Amino acid sequence: MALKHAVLAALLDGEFSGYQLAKAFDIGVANFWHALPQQLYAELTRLEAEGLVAGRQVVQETRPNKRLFRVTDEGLAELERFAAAASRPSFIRDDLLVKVQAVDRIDAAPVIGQLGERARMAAAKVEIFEQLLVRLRGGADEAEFLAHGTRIGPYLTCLRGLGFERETRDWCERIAGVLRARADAPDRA
Amino acid sequence: MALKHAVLAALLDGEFSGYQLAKAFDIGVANFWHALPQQLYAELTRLEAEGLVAGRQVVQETRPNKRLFRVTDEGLAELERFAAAASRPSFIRDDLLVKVQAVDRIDAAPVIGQLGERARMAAAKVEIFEQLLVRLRGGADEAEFLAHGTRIGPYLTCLRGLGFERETRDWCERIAGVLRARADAPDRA
DNA sequence: TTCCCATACTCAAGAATATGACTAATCATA
DNA sequence: TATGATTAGTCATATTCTTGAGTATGGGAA
Repeated sequence: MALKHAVLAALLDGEFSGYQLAKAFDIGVANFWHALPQQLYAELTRLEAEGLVAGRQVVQETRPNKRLFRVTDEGLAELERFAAAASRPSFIRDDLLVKVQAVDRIDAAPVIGQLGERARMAAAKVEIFEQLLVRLRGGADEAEFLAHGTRIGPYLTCLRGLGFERETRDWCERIAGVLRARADAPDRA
Repeated sequence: MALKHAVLAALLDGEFSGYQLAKAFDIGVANFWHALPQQLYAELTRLEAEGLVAGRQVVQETRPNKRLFRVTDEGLAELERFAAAASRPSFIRDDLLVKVQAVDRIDAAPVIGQLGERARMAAAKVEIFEQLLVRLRGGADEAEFLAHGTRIGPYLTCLRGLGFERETRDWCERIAGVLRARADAPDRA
């Protein structure tokens, strides 16, 4: 039940509609969690029923009406409890790694292709995150911002996302290179 | 349906029982996927019914009997198909990141504690992976092994696991430091 | 002026994953 | 000589996540 808390955490920075949250959780700008729109709408409904978030209708003329949600005091208390409890460890679960694990026994060509593609996706995220970090610290020096900024949570998780994507990019490029070299100069075992 | 292929990939390196796989997938030594014992036993049963793995009973006197599984030719063909198809992108999903995201609005102390704990766990995994890499390349030079080794898949995924855990360790230590410093020298905003 | 895209959301069903409880034997430890 | 850990699994249930389809409106491009 951690999507619940991810939504609460995402709503700490203001009022958002399900649609807005959905975009953030889908693209992975909210790089601390991932979820589909359907999950988010359902979760928001549950959270509102529990009184952990409060929604208000915003009538729009040019667009469909929307509901904006904010965290209630009870919601914040629930987050507090969640943070104090033990975290379940996080695990890697990645199709591409499964393919690399098997790469000696299957055709390497499509795996090499997918490694390149993944590397490009990771590189794109690296750029996005780097720009986001600059925006979040508002031009200030990083050390200064981390020491005295008033809202550093999103910055810290973005740092994690940045490190993760850099690692992904570098690993994919390196492994693709290794596999290409083996394909070019085959087995003189 | 990727647990299926993770199991197939794990069985490429020999015959294993459900119990052995369960340990590997639980601890995360099989660092390319994670699954619980119940999932694995169920998956092995399904895979055997589909003819993708073959099991044989091994009678033991001092221990309960066990069933060892190996990948069939059809299983290998299935892996081949899987590798050629597109991978679904992998996403971060981590309780601890949710807590860090919220850290400005809740008590930071338990989060700092959990960051330290997670850093220690990651450091332990780094050591395990480093030793595993040495064992996998059998004393050979890494570049030489990657160029001419006969089974590099597990080595490559282990490299990814190592990079991931190093990143995790460093990030956790850095963030814990940042949060401790803010707790010691509080807000003169 | 038709078609696609963005906004904003809902419903249903299915697949995958997690939780908890159980059996049953041997082995080491206190 | 209890106690707990390790080996080797099974069963049932609950939660979570994914897939697919659908509703409705307005704006911009072809």
